Amino acid sequence: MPGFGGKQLEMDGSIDDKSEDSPSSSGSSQPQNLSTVVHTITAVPTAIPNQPVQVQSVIQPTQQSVIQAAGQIQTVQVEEDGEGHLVRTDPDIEKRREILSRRPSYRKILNELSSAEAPGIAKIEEDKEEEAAITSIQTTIPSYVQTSGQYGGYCIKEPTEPPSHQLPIIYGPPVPLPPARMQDSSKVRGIGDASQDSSSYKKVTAGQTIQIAAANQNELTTQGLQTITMTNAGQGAVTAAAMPAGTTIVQYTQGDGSQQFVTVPVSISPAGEVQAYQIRAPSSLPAGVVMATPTGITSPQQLAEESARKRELRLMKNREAARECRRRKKEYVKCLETRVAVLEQQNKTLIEELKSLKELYCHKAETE
DNA sequence: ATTGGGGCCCGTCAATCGGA
DNA sequence: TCCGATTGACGGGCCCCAAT
Repeated sequence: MPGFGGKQLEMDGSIDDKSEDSPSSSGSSQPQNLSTVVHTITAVPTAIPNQPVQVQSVIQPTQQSVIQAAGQIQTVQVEEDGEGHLVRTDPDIEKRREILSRRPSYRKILNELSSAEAPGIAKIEEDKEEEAAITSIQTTIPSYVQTSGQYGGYCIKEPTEPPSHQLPIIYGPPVPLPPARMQDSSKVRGIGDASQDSSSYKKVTAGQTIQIAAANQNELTTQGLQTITMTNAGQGAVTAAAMPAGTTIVQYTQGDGSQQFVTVPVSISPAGEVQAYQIRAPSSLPAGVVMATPTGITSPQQLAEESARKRELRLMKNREAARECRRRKKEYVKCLETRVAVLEQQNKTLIEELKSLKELYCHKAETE
């Protein structure tokens, strides 16, 4: 894959850029032209006060070695290639190179870095939203289906506790929100009653996020519902062709992590209000709520609807994936910036140490 | 007040890779 | 081989700011 394939190798405090920037040249994680000379570099904490790091080595230590050197002796094994370059051959580095040469991923890169090298750097949280959703369910109606162009919200929490066996639905009256950027789908919350009566419809406004909270965690796990993402393409001008009018896809994550999709009949008023929708546990899907993979499709119209539905699902998932990817990329860049700052500070420290050692040496030579 | 540029974010497409 | 995940590239919209 183009892009970050070779870049992340620079993050381990490279010893020999040549060997790391061109992993393909050697064809393996180990340089081919290494001599048999093996150096052992020992990082020794010195007694100089107010020096955060003192590393007695010709090799620029990695961030991990810095941290370890502050408290203990660290041994780093290096080898010398044919041109006099020192090449570190830690098993960890070998492993990392192998991993990174297989597939670059911001998540993998950062997690590798944060676990192995920089305990201070936060890991990319995997599926944070999913974990956070254990006690809540969010449904999102994309803002592009809004026809009024206004931002609204649902911020009123109803104090009534839903019956434990029912899936609560949260709702409330729209409230004005500050102007948001174009893509922001004003996420709001509310709470309400969850009725299994199919005649009981809740009114929400398209372009909003409504959160469905469980009375307790067990309720959700027993029902197998953790997250719900609601995408409406019914009457949105952008995606009117993508799905038949009045259909909304509801994505939810089950307790075992698998994702399921259902379609829910929805109608949207010209003002952008969802006139009716139902959300139920998958085990009790009523008439009118159809699983996303229907069987027995015969007519061309059904085929078109099915393909449109699949396309909508694909786009929705890719939208989420792109969002996550950008988030990881930002974390990655932040990590790089942190690394740069650390290395700059380290470089400064080493320069200072070199200067003081030179002065000490000159002074000693003069006195002799 | 208008305008143009830069930055940021998003959605979408396409390519690639790894696992089943 | 197929499918899902990942990510670069592209285009578009919005916001901010400086210049006019």
